[in-house]
Amino acid sequence: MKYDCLIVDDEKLLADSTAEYLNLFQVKTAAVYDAQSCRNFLNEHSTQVILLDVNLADSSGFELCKELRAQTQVPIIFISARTGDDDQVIGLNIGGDDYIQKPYSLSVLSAKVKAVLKRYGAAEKSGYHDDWLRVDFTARQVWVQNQEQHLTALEYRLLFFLIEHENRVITKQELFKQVWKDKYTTDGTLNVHIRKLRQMIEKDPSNPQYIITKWGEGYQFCGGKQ
Amino acid sequence: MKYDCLIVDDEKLLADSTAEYLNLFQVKTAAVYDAQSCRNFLNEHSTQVILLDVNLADSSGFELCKELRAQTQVPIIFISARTGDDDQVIGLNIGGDDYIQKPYSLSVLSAKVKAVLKRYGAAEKSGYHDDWLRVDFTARQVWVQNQEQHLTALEYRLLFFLIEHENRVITKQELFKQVWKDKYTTDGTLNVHIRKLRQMIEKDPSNPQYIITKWGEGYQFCGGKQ
DNA sequence: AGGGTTTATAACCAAACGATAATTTTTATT
DNA sequence: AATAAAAATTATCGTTTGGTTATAAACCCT
Repeated sequence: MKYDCLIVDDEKLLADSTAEYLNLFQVKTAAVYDAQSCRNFLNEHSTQVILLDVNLADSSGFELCKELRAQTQVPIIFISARTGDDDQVIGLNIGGDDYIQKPYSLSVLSAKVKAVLKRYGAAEKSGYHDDWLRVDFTARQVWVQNQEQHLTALEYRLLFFLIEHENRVITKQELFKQVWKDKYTTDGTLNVHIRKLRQMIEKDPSNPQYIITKWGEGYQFCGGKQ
Repeated sequence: MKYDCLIVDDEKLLADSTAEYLNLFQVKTAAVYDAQSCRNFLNEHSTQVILLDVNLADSSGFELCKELRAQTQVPIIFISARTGDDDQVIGLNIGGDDYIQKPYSLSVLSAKVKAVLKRYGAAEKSGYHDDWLRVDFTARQVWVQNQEQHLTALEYRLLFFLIEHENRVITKQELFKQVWKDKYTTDGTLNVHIRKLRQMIEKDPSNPQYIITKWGEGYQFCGGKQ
């Protein structure tokens, strides 16, 4: 499921009412109440911005932010009852995009979230299409020369993730994290599945045009050539 | 002239001292004191972020923001002595990226500016481009005369680091630290890789125009010549 | 100009990496 | 439990890499 905004705050009432408010204004929002739930949520869903409380029951918001920054560039807005300037500076330095103090005005918060969405909100990809290959994310279907291909669940996840980040080099670590949900196996495993994908979608699997190997770094989906 | 930050505020003293503070921390900043000067400034210079006071002598900051938004997407952070929530909401709605209340803490303001620079700067000018050479950081691709070049992982890291610090002399120590992650090998190694880069990107590798040797100091990437 | 030092050039090599194919283990289905 | 499908493992092989070394050229100082 794709969300616009995720709220992480252990004050349940406040988190829920804020989420409700944002939802009223067409910002699709979910709320979770601790760091672990946040991790779980992000393993299953995606979001375009995160509102992160600095004081969480099971972790510090700052710690969680650092952790998230290792995997994703999603904009993070801190929320905090602490009013010190130092906290704000720390938050911004470790990768936060903004810092809102409690108690906050819902209209201001909503305006900030919308401003972030407007500027950084990624245009959502719904697939890929060219003369040879067609990929539909929502229907979970892949065609090569108008012939539908059968992919396994894992192959779908792998291919979709690569296409979602078209033209960006994806490291193996990233793939293990996102596609294998951190259940690290071995590089060979990844190899095998890359190969299967290539055999399915490439014109010449030994000279791949779509799934490019970046030696010593990872793989990259290259579309839009011809 | 390229600036990182422009301050528009009719409180000259505050504007100047803020600019001075930011300059101290490697954020190249200029200050102007009214809307007309701002327009003139932007006709001659470029900047990556604008700090805009809401109350200007010859215009409203909001009006100026609308006007600027018609021409540019440059991030705008409002500064204001008005504390009302409504003002903040208006500011964010008409295209502002953030809203700081006076009196502000210099450290917080500086952190916010840097956060914007980091995010926006990374998204916008991630690479290098001129008639001969084109480098794309995210796609990890390098073109010379529109022909894509194959670089190894190490060569990428080396070239990217040099370009990232365009026009600055980079010592070998720095390169060993950043590119080789402190795994010092030998100067010869560095030599060899500089040479490989030159052979790939220079018009005449024996008379380098991009990667310049600074005898006894290090190397320097020189762009922006045409 | 000459000696010492720093950098450029070129060829070479061991280790690391990825592609491939065959095999085993796990998971899902009947 | 039996079967089929999916995913992981393993082993082999060829390629790419990144460093090493040797030699030549360029630079700096007295």
